Amino acid sequence: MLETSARLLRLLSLFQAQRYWSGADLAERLEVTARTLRRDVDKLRSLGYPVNSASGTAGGYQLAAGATLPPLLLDDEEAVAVAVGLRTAASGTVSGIAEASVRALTKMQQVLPERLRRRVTALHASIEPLAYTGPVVDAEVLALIAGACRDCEKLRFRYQARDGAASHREVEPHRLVHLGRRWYLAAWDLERNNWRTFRLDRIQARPAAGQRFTPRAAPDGDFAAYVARSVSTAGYEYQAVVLFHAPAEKLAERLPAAAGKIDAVDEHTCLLRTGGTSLDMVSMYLAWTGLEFEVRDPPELVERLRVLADRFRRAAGGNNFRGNRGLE
Amino acid sequence: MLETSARLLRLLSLFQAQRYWSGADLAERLEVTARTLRRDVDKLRSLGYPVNSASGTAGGYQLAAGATLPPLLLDDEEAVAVAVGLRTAASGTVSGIAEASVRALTKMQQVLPERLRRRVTALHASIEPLAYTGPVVDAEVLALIAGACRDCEKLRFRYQARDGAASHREVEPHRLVHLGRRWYLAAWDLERNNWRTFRLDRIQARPAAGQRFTPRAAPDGDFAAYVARSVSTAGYEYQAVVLFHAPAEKLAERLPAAAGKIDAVDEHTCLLRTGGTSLDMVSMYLAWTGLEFEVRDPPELVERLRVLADRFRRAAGGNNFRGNRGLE
DNA sequence: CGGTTGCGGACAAGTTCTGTCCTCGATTTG
DNA sequence: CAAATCGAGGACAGAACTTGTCCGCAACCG
Repeated sequence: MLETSARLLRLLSLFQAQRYWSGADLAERLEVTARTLRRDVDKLRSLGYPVNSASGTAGGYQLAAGATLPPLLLDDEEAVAVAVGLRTAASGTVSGIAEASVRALTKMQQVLPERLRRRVTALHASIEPLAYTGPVVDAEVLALIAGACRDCEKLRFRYQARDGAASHREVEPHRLVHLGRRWYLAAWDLERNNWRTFRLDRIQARPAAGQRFTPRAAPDGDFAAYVARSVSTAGYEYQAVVLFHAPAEKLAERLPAAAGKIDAVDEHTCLLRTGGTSLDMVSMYLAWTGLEFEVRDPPELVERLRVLADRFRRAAGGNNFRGNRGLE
Repeated sequence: MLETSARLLRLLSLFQAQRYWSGADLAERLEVTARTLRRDVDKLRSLGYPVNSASGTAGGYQLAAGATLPPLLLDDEEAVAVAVGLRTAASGTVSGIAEASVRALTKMQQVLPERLRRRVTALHASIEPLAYTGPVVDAEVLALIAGACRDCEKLRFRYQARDGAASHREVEPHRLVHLGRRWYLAAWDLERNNWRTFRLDRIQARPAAGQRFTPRAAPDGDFAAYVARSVSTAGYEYQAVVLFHAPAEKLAERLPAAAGKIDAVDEHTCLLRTGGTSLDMVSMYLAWTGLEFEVRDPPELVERLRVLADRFRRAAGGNNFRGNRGLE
């Protein structure tokens, strides 16, 4: 019965909007008798969504955490918030959840009402993360490609190779792989008749989805390994080794755990191994600590710090402490 | 019929896991005849979730975007991704979606299976944002307080006042307000018998939820206005005005839109008005641009840049370009 | 202890659901 | 163009489910 199913969804929705409900309130909201409500609650329970209940004057119902997450019933704003959050998590440098974020995002993209999609795009554009200056993958493109992989839709896009040459590609996308800080697409290139990997940040503009195709077996049975092999020679990132004149604990509390690996040298010094997609980024990490340090490696970072030091000094120097705020 | 309702949810779930389905496949998955499947699809439609369908050999069904977001059926990993994404969005400095993120997060917290909750906490801890050094509000605390507001549960917590004095509070929480870059709680203080606002980042440890209470009318009928009045004298942030020796467009493309306001002075210079919760943060924004600049205001920023310049120089200076990588 | 609130059995009338059978129409493919 | 494939939906009958009503019971609070 449609009525019944709709009511169960509505009941879930009510429970998610507010924790405690009295039976009478719920029954009224759902426009059924209290008896039917009790039966509905039982239905939720037998669907695996536990509902606590209590008798007495302070009694009522309350949806509890069960073995699996119940269907989430989000209002417009919440849906936008979830989508924006996922985009950030997916396109960011973030660790183990990137793949899952993309999957969830793909789920949403396909059922997100148009008006909300616009709001998501607008909002996300306004909050680009500062912390990452490397090439950024557009979350929308990411979700689009993930969807094409999942649903076996061909893709056409322009691609800029490492040497800067742009070419047009038509591929059967098979798998997205998050490696290091980048996203790669493992796909069967229809023109070259072979497997290829593509760096997502080198895909220009929005890919166009095409007809559906039947998936092929992965090269050597493992996409992730294939991509890893393909890009292993790339190694673009900057690795840095920095000596800090501070105890390891002190450094640890000033850097996020993901920032790098800290090894104590002695009680007063420690060594940080970190990395980033740009020297500026590494510099910022270092400045952030507020601690004294010495760069061990790479030399380019030393040079970079010199440049920044000069720039800061010039910026500071061209200004008197009081007065001379002519533009105020 | 429970079977029927469960099947509808399952159907939604299938549609979210994969875009295209043939009628036969769906019918098999759901263990019903094709006829019943068609009826189920019709049910989804009349619930407001449009399903496209196509005849012919390449035919099949496909859930489309409708007027509202259908219930989201997430697997474990996706649920974790969503929760982590929301936490970041909620506790970050992010703009208009903070409130909605907190609401969505609150919804999830209450129905998220225990094992997933642990994973969320662990993951979130490992990806602390670098970009923001100000006092950070724990997303878990945020969601907890939001839930208490929503569900009218009293709260007890230790609070550190501006002057550093810690006190114990018992309050009836009414509203969370996101103002500037901070979260505030508007609550009725049960000991002082009056309205108070609390900065969330000054609440120590995890608040304990207590009995339920009946909500009171907002002071002057508007919580947001009340909080704004209460904290208007605080104004903690640093505002900075910086002159860049570069065209406005060039600066614009190197800074995220939210970073500040850019005004062109002439063809070769422009003025950036920006702000941050720490001088280091502002410095980083500036360094990020890779452009030459002069600080107009505030003087403290000039001083800060000097310190950073010196530190960078020392870090760079104590190192020869080749050799002396003794610790490698 | 009394009032309130949730629990669930029983029952009967009404509604819905499901599978089966069948005819159409749209679409792709050879 | 014809054949094959696949979705649409009417009709039907029996089974299954839903709902409101009525009722006694148990738990909880003050």
